[in-house]
Order: sequence, then C-alpha cells, then structure tokens
Amino acid sequence: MDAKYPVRTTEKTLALIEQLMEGGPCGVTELASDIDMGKSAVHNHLTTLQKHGYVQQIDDEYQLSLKFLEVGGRIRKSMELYQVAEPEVKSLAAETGELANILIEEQGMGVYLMRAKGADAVDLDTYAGLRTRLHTTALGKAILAYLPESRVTEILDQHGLQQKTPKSISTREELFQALDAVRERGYAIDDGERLEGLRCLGAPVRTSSGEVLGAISVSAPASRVSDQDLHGDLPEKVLSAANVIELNINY
Amino acid sequence: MDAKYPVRTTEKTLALIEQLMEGGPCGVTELASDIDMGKSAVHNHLTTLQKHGYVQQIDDEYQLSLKFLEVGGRIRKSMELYQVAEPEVKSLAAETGELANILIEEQGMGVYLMRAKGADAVDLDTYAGLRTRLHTTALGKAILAYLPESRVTEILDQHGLQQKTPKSISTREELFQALDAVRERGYAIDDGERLEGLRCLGAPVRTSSGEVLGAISVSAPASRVSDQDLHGDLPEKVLSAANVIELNINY
DNA sequence: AATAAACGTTCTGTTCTATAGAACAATATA
DNA sequence: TATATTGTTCTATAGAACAGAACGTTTATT
Repeated sequence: MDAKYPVRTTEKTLALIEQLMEGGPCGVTELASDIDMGKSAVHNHLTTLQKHGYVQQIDDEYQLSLKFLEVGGRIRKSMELYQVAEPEVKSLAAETGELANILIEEQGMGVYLMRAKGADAVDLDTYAGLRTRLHTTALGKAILAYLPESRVTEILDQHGLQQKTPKSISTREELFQALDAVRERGYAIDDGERLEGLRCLGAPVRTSSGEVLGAISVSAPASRVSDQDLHGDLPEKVLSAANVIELNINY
Repeated sequence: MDAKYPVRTTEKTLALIEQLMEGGPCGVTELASDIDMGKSAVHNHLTTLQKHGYVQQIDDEYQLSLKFLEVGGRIRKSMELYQVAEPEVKSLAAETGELANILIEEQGMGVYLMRAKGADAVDLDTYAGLRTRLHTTALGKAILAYLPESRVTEILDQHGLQQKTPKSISTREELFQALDAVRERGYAIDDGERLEGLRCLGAPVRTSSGEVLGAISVSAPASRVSDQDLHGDLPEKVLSAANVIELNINY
C-alpha cells in the first residue's frame, strides 16, 4: 500500500493518465502546466503511451484510448463471479423490469462489475468500473455484513464514513447496527441513503465456506416499490438470483 | 506512432501490465524472469502500481485491479456515440432476439464498445474493449467502406489481411470489391468469414458530413437467418437503428 | 499582409533515479 | 533440523528522465 521505493517516472505517467481521464482530451502545453512538468517530458510520456496504444492523438489533442477498456474487459472476463453472475443479473433485471447490479469489494471500495437494465429501469449514472464507498449502498452493506469485523474497521479507518444524503449512515455504531440487521434478514436495504427517492435491495454472494465474493441488487424508484415489496416480493427474487449464482460457483 | 524519445521506465511498467494481463496473477520472481528484469525493480514497479490502485496483492500474488475497468468505463461513457447508440443497440437486440454490437475504429483496429444480447442470442466471446481486424467482420467492413481510401490502404499496410477462416477475405482486390458492394447496398455482410456458421449484418453510423463514427450489427447463427432475411428484414432493422443513432447525434 | 504569439516537437547536458546485486527475513520443503 | 525459495530492504553506480533552449508550423492579432 505504501510503496517504499516508488518508481517516480511511473508515478508521473500515472498522474498524466489521471489528468487525461479527469480533464479529457488536451494539448501538450496545457497538460504540462496541469501536472507541473516540462513540455518535453510530457511529450515523451505521451508518445510512449501512444506507441503502446494507451493514448491517441486526435485533432492536435492527446486523449486516452479504449486500450484501458480492453485491459479492464479482460480482467473482468477472467473473474469467475462475473462469468457466473452476468446471465443471472440480466434475468433479474428482465424479471423485475428494474435496474440490477453486481458489486465487488476491491481495496476497501465497491466496484460495479456490470449493470443490467430492465424495461422500466431508472437511469442512474452507474457504470462498470465505477467506485463507490461501501457503506453508502445496499450492495456495499451486503458485502460489509459478511466481511470479518477486523476488515470492516480497517476499511472504515481507510475510507471513513462520508455522507451522500441526509439519510446516509454517519457513525460507526449506526453502521454496525445496520450490518447486524442485514445478517438477520439476509439482505440489505438502501432507502434513499445514496440518492433521494431511490430504493435498493442487495444480497450477498458467498462461497460455501462463507467468504463473501460480492453482492447483487435491484434499484427502483420509491414510487414503484411499496414497503410491502421491500420485504416480500423483491428480496425473494434477489435472494433467489444470489442463490443460483452461489450454486453455480460452488459447482 | 514511433516515439522518438521513449520513456524507458514507462515502457517497463507497461510490459509488466501486459504480462500480468496475459499471464494472470503472478509472483515477483516469476514475473521478473518473464519480462527479464531484476526482482527488486519488478517489486518497485508493482508496489508503485499498487499504491495508485492499478495492481493489488491477493494470496502472495500480484494482479491487475479493476481500476483499468474504471478508466476504460469513464472513457467509453464520455463518448457521444456510445451514449446515443447504447439504448438503440439494446432495442435492436431485443427486437431481433439476437446479438447486437457497436464497433469503432481506433488505431486501425476495430474496438467493440458494447454488445447486447437478445432472447436467443448466440454466446460469442466478444466483449467491450475487444480488438479485432477490421476486414474480418461485417462491422469492420461497414466502417472501412466509408473511410477515405488513403486511410484504408494505410490500415492495410499496418495490419495486413490475416485470415480467420477459409472464407475470410485474403487479397486487397477482394476487399475493395467487398467495400464497393457495401457502399452500393448501404450495409455489410459477413457470411461465416469470421466464424463458421455465423452470419452478421453491419451498418455504418455516419455524421451528416459523411464521416464514419462506427458501425452497429446483428450476429446470428446461419440456421436462423435465411438468405431472404439477410437481404430483407434484417438490414431494414439494422439500418433503421443506425439511422436513429445518426439523427440523435446530429441533433 | 505582416507581425506576433502559441503550439508541438527536437535535441542535449546535467541532475536525478532506476536498477542489479547482495543480504535479509519469512515461509515452504526435504 | 537443514535447505531451498520466496518477498522485501538497501545501496552504489550505470543509466535515463527532464528542463530549457531552439526549431519549424500553425493560429491569432494588429
């Protein structure tokens, strides 16, 4: 995590990539001033990245290429959970007509592996690869509830409890109570904690030995999800999908 | 393309990433011998990449993280063609029940932006980010047909005409004839050229000024696509979807 | 049309640093 | 218990990254 002997040149390349990602296509001079490097050095880095396909030049501007999507796509494709869960999450979206997601934990953050839109799905700005704090979503809470407590506190120490909406969980006590509730029910609920008016229901996906691999969820506008749905029909569907995934993973 | 003053350290980092992508999770020693570097140097690179979230350590092995998916996802999301075409390609898949795709050209290669599976869709090993030779697919031919001829020959010089199946296009003459046919019809056909028994129909997406932005397609097993479909019903649906995309892009 | 400003790119000497190799601790193997 | 193999720490030196100056081109200004 700390890198005792960091490779400074690599860090500069990464800073450049980050800047191109945040700021979009850019010329050499502007980029150089943005990350505080000389023009020639930036030029050398850019042409090197271009040579290997990570950057391309369009209309006198440099920009990141879809090589990153290729690398990311291959990594995702190689993940067993993704292979198994993908068709199930799509069915779940089709069946409910809403938005269905898979999330995994990586470096203490939640990463969306994919989303599938049913016929009436809301259009959230989630996308494959998006990172989110675990405590802010039903998906994340479903994962946290089944991680070792030591790991949970480690994650809290690292990332804190940033609030998204007034309803968000803001203290550790509150979170641990919520996680207890998740373990009791077997699924997690987010009632407007991440986004006002949005209700989510997430269920963990675990191995036979109890290790948590990720979570799946359905998100829908509160107007379409009654309190009754939230504790009856919907959890049944999500838990059933999670169960099918677990069975297929454990052979 | 050539990088007159390449940053060698960055190239080593990229070689390491490439090796981790091809070979999967790996220890320091093995990785060092794979790419012919000292153990300590590899260790420094890995911890640097880890510090910035591109690599993670699991069970005494280093592996690439989904950070790449995040970067790739953000790049894709920022592309206007993707934003506009995504819902249309999904409808196309739903409507036909088959597999629908978007492809764009990047650095002379075709890159899949997304795929959408209809109810009966075949399960090809394509995925978002996958790169393919342009002359081997209906999607690629739809793009090549509307690129300037100078650019087409440039691409051929760079990437050649590798054959995938006995039916593949193997000479420049053959390709240019095929591209003429595409321009005449307005859509491209792949009848088993990429994969035996698979038929694809691709249509270009162009701006009002005639520039090609990419192509969309439907792929289906030959058993479900009659010769009649291939020149009647199917092109109509694909062309109509392409047209909707074009209208939405040009405002 | 002439001039100036700004750009991307080339090039080199100096400064900084990436790296091999040796040594260490920790774990696995015999 | 001894031996091999791993990941990691550390440092001197070989080597490379980079600032800055200069170049040719393009764009903006007067």
